[in-house]
Amino acid sequence: MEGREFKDAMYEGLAKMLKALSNSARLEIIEMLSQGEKSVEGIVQSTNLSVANASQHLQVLKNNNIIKSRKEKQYVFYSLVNDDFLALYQHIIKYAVGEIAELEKIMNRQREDNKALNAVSLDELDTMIGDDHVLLLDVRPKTEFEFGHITGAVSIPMNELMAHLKDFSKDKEIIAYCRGPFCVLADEAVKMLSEKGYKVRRLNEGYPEWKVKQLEINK
Amino acid sequence: MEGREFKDAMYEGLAKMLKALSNSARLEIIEMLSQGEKSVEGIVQSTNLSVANASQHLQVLKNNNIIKSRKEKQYVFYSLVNDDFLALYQHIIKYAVGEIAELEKIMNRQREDNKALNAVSLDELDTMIGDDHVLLLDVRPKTEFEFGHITGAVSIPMNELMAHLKDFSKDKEIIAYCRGPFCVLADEAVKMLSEKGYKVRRLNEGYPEWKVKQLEINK
DNA sequence: CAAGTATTCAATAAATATATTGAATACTTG
DNA sequence: CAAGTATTCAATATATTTATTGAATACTTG
Repeated sequence: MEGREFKDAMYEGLAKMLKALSNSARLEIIEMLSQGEKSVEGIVQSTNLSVANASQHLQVLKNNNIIKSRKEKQYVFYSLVNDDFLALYQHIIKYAVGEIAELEKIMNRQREDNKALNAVSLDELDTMIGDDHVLLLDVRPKTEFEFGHITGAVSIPMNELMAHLKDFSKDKEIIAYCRGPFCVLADEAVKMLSEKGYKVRRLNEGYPEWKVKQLEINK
Repeated sequence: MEGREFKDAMYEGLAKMLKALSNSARLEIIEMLSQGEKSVEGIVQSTNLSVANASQHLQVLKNNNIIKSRKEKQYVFYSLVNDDFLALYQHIIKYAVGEIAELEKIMNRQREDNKALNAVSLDELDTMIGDDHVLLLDVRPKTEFEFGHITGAVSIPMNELMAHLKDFSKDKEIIAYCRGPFCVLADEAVKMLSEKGYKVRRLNEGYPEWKVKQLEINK
């Protein structure tokens, strides 16, 4: 193989993988799958996609070694191919949110709207863990919590939150988290709880970011 | 802004940046620019692109905060926007080469063809630096060497290599490097020098990878 | 095995990305 | 300021990507 041929082949292969990532529907699917495996139906429920369209996007991701599938009964369950991809994906998001002014602006506007500007970072959270006055609240669906959660967190899915208000003490500082920086469940929880007079902030990141950080530490 | 609107805006923005990266011509431009700033003409010379086409691709990269430009006389010089992008780019390549079977195969075939399989890694290089019997050889064009190079390296651009053969001792172990894993200059140098009876291997990575590693260390 | 459900496939139209061509612009230098 | 050079712009044809639709397949369960 000549030099140019080789280069072209490598860049085309690389571009092909990046093309698979460069679509908003597929990025949302990736976020879903970083919370654990999901069936096609599961993905359709929390996106605006039709079943056929979701299936097509899943094929694209699968053909590019980003996700893998497993069949059980009638269902096909998809999941991220490995944690290395998760780390790469978070690196991309971190760069984009930090360097692309457009994205930074959208993010800040959202946070302002939700008074979520004084969010807690993962590093800050480290210093708070173990403190009796802090309650770490996971507001994702139960199945996602069961697949994995931040050590010490308590699971109260968003749709059950109202019913569990009585369980919280107004003395405690509540830190709510969900799927990641683009997930709005934690914002909703903060809004609801602060209206009721609780001390509450959101975590800037979500479960997958915490997980990748743990993997880094234990490497 | 509603939750779905926010999510869509973020994923679309992210997808837009990734679209800018998902084209082989633009990836090659990025590799060129990780060796230092280049004019449009400079880029055209080492790619298969027409001037107008290269210019268009450069606009796309610029509009997505991946590269920046500076004007001097008639020339416009482009360069990567910052080292954070360089680190992200290398992370993408590392994932792709390690996880995408197709790319791994192409890479291995190239290395076999060039008997470059026993390449030296950056980590190995660390243990060799300072050894009097090792000669670290930078075969990139002089201007790229001058912009930055691995500490202790000697610059002999590929096209001058033949004329400098007499400078090398056959007792020394020569390590040749160039722009990065997809660059074939080092492969050519290894081929040429080993045919003449020198002990020579290539560095698996190139100057930008060394640079990012240094930045990591000094962080 | 019939009925129901989950997923994929195939065909299509619309939207977007790409390379090419031939100007137009901007700048330098004699 | 005229001639030359580097870069960008605008228009176009082609290729690729995308969402939609309706059907086909695969599997489960009664």
